[in-house]
Amino acid sequence: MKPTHILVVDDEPQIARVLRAGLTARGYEIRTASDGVSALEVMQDWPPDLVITDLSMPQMDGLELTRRIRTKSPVPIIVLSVRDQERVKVQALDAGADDYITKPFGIEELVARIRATLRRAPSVEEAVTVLNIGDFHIDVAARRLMVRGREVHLTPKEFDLLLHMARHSGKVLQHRALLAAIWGGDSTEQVEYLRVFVGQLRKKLKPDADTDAPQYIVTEPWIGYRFEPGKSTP
Amino acid sequence: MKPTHILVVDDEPQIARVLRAGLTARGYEIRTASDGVSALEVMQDWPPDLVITDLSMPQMDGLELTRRIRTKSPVPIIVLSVRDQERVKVQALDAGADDYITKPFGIEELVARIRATLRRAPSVEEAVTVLNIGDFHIDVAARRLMVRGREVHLTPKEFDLLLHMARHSGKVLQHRALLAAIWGGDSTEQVEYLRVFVGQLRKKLKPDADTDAPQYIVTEPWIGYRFEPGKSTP
DNA sequence: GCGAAGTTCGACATTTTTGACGCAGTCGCG
DNA sequence: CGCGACTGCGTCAAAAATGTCGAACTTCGC
Repeated sequence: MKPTHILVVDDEPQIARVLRAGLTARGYEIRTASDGVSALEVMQDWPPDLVITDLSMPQMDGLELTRRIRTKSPVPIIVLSVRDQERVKVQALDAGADDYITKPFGIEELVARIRATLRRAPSVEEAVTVLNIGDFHIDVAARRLMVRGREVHLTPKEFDLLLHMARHSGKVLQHRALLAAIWGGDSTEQVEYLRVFVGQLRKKLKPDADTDAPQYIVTEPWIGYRFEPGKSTP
Repeated sequence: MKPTHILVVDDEPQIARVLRAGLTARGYEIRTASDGVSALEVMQDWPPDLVITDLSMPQMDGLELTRRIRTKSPVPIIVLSVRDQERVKVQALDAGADDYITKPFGIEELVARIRATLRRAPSVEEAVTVLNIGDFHIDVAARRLMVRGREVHLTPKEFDLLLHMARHSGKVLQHRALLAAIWGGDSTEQVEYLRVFVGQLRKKLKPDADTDAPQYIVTEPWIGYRFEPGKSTP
């Protein structure tokens, strides 16, 4: 079984060394980066299963790094920091981090939290680059969409929304869940955003002849929306 | 929009009260239990989307509770404790907990961690996806119902009611219990709601030819209702 | 200035709640 | 024994509450 790949991002070489030693000893494969910018570069060639990042760094700090990663990948992120203020923790977690650990910490605790986090993670399923369901052909990497052989241009938010729904097609996705997934941790109350974007998607996805063809996006009043991609997976 | 259900398990009434207040104010629906044993009981009738438990409790402590829950459900668990020893944290996380927070903590941090945890969780809804009993085929995730091969559209409340009855089929469900489960803790007196919704369900579930076929939903006068899904589970 | 994201608004639909009514069974009383 | 009052149940329909749609308007970043 391929070892779990962990990217450690920290500007203090000593910490990085300690982590590398402790984690390598436990069977993980480690790479390190000393700031956010180089971390993103490393991720290009070496997509990790988990990212551990310090909060304060030159170039691009952990918070910004977390946000950047989240725009394109659901890889689990654990944030380390000496700062113990609640505000900072909330910021990091809402930016998309999965856990926040205050220094100093024991390596055993870190490893236990790594295990707990990976247990939840969808693991390598993110490697899926193209989704083919029903009338839809979604190229995740290129962020392009073809419906019934025709290319449809979507704005970023529209694409995220459609992708998320496609990944859970058939299921009813509750308002809160969708909002949390696309717009992030807080703002789970703006159901209006959903209405607007669902409306725009419907308009863009609809066949040219707008007969009373069934919608791809079905609304479940009071609950949320359900995505039905058409023929092949009813 | 159905709120997220959180079960708080703590033997100190004061903590439980504070959590209930803080979380309710943020739109979560809360139930509390004072020890592991009663927590498991509550989960029977009211499956939560997240469990928050204290570590030290009479009857069954948080560690044991975590293990028991994990034997039958993937629901996210957050452990609270005054104990800050690494060994304890590792134990709890490895028992299946998703996060471990040391008291004292700020409510904002707790809420941020709740959000982060829920973001990862597959949500209880999706866990048990299809229920197949008698003439009924209930897709919980998609919130769709087929009776004798025919799709029947139900409104949210109707669906919740039917689902709850189906999950306890055969048993007599008391008025209060049903009302509490579908309409929430208070309003356990509006037996009229039940009459109306049971009536609507009966109408929608009835075979086209309304012969004197036996009802799926049987009235137990003075007590409540009983669900009999048909052939396979008499 | 432009395009996209975020926000607001009014018309419209559906669901939920509430109230009224009839039916059937039970009980007490003449 | 028969009859009316009472109670719980089922049905119906109007009222109230809430959600949805679609479009237009504002804000933001480049």
